[in-house]
Amino acid sequence: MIEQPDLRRTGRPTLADIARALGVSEATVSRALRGSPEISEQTRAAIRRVARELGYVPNAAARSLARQTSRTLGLLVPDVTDPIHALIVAGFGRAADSRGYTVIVMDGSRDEARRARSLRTLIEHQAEGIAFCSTPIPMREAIEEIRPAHAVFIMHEGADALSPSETPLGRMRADDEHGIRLMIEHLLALGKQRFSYVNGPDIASNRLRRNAILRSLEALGIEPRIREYSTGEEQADFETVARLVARERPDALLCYDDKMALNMLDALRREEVSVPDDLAVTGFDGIPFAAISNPRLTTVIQPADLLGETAAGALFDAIENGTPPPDITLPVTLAIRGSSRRRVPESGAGVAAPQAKS
Amino acid sequence: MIEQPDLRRTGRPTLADIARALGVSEATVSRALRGSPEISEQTRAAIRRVARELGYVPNAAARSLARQTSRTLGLLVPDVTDPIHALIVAGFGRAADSRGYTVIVMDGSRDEARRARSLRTLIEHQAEGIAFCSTPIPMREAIEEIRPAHAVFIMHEGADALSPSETPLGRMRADDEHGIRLMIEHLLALGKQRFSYVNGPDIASNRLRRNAILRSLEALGIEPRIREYSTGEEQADFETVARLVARERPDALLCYDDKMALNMLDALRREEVSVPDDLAVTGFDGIPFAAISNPRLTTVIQPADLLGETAAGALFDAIENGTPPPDITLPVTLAIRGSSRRRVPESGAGVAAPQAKS
DNA sequence: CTGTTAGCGCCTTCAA
DNA sequence: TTGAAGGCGCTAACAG
Repeated sequence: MIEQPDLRRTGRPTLADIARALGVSEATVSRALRGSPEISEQTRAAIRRVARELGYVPNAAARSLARQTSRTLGLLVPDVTDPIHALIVAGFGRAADSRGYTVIVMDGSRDEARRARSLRTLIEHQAEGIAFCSTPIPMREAIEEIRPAHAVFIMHEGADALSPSETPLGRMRADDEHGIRLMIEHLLALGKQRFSYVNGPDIASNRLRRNAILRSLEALGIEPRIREYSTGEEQADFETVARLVARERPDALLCYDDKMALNMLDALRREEVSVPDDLAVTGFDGIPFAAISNPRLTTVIQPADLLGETAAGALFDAIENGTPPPDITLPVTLAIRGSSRRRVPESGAGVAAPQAKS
Repeated sequence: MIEQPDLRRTGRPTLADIARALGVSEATVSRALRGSPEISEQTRAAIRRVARELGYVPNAAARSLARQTSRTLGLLVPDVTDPIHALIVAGFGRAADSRGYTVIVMDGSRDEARRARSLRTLIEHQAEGIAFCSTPIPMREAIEEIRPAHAVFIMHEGADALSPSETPLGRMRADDEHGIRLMIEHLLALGKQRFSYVNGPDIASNRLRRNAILRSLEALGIEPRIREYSTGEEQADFETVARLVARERPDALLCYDDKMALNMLDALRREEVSVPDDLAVTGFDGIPFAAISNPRLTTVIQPADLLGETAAGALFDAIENGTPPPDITLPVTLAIRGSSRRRVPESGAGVAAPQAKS
């Protein structure tokens, strides 16, 4: 009768079941299963065997309670559906996995209410570290609330709202400024003169990139004048901008990110603005699809998965060694591709399919 | 001295802190905070106030232990970086959020070892429901192991390995067969005759789609003969296939999914195979980028986010009402776009709107 | 090397 | 309406 675990409510065997089956104490089982050195090989083996037979799996909640530590990380992302965020999630997850941490990914953090709920959930789950990926800065109070969990920001959102001194919150970001500068230089080398920018959502990254364009032009002695366009995520918006572009004829169109640039490429096709002949179009991010579009998209590649990994790493350091999460800026790469080349040899006859080589 | 919570190790106030501050019992606080009706308005208000002041947040681990229920769902995906999986994650997460469940997303389930670890993690966290998204079937034993958690499969992987009778595991999938059939009919209407298929990874979805092509041809009285190509995720592979295609000249190239199709489009460009004039290329999935490629990609749109939502819904039902997760097949839509048109200039096509132009 | 004893924070009878 | 007591599954001293 005392042989088989009684499978209470959850139906899962516990330490007590194993202990009972072997006539040892729970503590011994606990130690053996965790590989504590102070257990004889014999008992350890026996315990392991029974544990396997019973299909024992430790209960994370109980462990977390007893150990006062959850080995859990939280990650807030505005939208997993965005390739750049997905890459960050992947990198973050890989790093966490390799260190034995569980990560709870909370999507939809762009929405105020949902973000607040997400944050609370993470706190309830005793997340030891939280990464805010391109998420609008939680008000100062929120930052207080998450203590003693450690926090880092991935990408630029939130970076401008806190003076670095007061709260040592890490920031992992790509060197957007430098990327933009490389881009501008490239476009100038191509002889471009009339720059325009398609704004993304009104968040820090967008402001940063936009301002970087102005500053780069200025630094290079060009009068920093750019035409700006705005757009939401609607297809109609891209069409509107495309029409404006067709009329105003800038010769370089920098877009907030690759997704927008790809959409613009599509919209411009219908306005019969030929890229790159009439107009150079560039993106930002380096998402995989940008490398196979037609024409392929010139862009600034940010090491998104590395950002994720780095953020997780910074959190580990903070959790395990008390090292305050640092500010880290990762390098970017300019990928020059078909969308910003000088006129490229055409091979198709009249059909609307610009051929991009390489 | 007994006024402020003593902030033990975790630094978070507990029920006991609130109770002490007010001179009531923990039980009362617990009830009040959970809105139990048997608490006077006065005490409830006082308790709520103090809780807020102290920044109290319930401890999920403790609650889960005491309540013997975690309100947690697990989701395994092979690769969040794949747009179709990201959509599923998003839909699943949204549904869970709206019902107050926390979801733990485990990425990288294509990797055997990582998948095993992920599954274990989910069990440790007492996930009450687990969704396997396009994840190679965990051996029968694994299925036993996850009990009493409920499980569903999203997409086709795993669907063929279990006889429906023995384990009532739900399956949420799109009607791939019908999608393929619509696609074949479309291509035949275009006068295509030499069909070819680019295989995806060796998983159920791929086999299913491939076989569906054969069956559709057969059903339509065509000799079910297709040329098959294989490819990994490497760019070199796409180039190889493109070269073969350029030599063998099929007139319709169906690809396992949109990602592959988009890559093929890119590779074919360099082989100077003109799409759709020389060759129709089609995808499967209906990822957003397929709608803005050049040419735009004809594809079968599956309701990915809905699949995610539905899977979550089925799990709720199983958890809360004991309803065994059903098998659900969601309808798909054929989106006819530029990559499979007869030579026609690109017209303004809506994103997901199947064009009925002849 | 192994057992005993206390909790971790919350919930849930059962009394009062 | 509120309190007291015990327990969820595991870990962490402290004994032996």
